[in-house]
Amino acid sequence: MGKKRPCCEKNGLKKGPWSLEEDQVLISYVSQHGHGRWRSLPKLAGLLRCGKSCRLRWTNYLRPDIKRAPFTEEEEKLVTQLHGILGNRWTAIAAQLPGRTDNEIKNLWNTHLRKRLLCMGIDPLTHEPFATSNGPALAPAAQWESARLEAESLQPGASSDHFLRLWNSEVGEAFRLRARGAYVSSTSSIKGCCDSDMASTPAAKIGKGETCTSPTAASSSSDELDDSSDSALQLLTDYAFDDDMSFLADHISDYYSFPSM
DNA sequence: AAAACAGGCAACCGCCTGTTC
DNA sequence: AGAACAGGCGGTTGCCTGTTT
Repeated sequence: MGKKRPCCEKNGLKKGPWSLEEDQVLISYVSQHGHGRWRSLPKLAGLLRCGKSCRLRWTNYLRPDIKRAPFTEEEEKLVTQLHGILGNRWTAIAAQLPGRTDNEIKNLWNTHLRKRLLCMGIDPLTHEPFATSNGPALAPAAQWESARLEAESLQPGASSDHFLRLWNSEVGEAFRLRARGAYVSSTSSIKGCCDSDMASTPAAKIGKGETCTSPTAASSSSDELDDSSDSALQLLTDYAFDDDMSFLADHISDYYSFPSM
């Protein structure tokens, strides 16, 4: 990799919050010319901004498909559980939440969800309870990640979207069969896990406006699971919290030995 | 009422990867 | 093949605002 020049000339470029006028200039330019060529865009559009800054402003704020509404409980739950599977891969997580940006999700995680897990006595890094007496067994999320990494090693170049392919494969089917029975108890075990502990821990004060109650309001209709992508993903992410996923590894090799997927 | 504090979030920064020439 | 370019990603910062004392 050669030495890189700065993405833009530093001198004379504005930093800090965007003004309404700048926003309008950027929106107007992008709507007329489309985005891309971010480095030259500021000059062409007449903005005294770095190209990166323009891209960020567009992708994180001005894009027309961005939801500006607060995160719903379902979205928060999904983010939490996808984080358990994907880690800090915010763009991968954001890809599962239409209208949400990686930055938005990252902020949500850092300001709300991470603290909420701490409140619940769950390590936000491993998504495993802090106090365990079960020895060094891999956390479910780690098991899934391990299986995924193994899959990648078997098929170099594989990427995180294999997660979805896995879901639609034998592996996913095996998982679904196994998870179906555990789903109800899984969600109910999350619900309320924090309620009794909260008041007695220093962490109870974490997060102004945070009620520190369970992020889940587990639906009692989960016994009627279908295989639509939404419910499937929910099932996977719910399940990843509480149960052993090592069985998946048994299926990974077979899955990737298929001639084409 | 005002100062101090804490949290939320937009934006910046540096690094990395993919593409083009 | 390798240098330069372009864009993406995740971590961090700093300002603004709401809350507490």
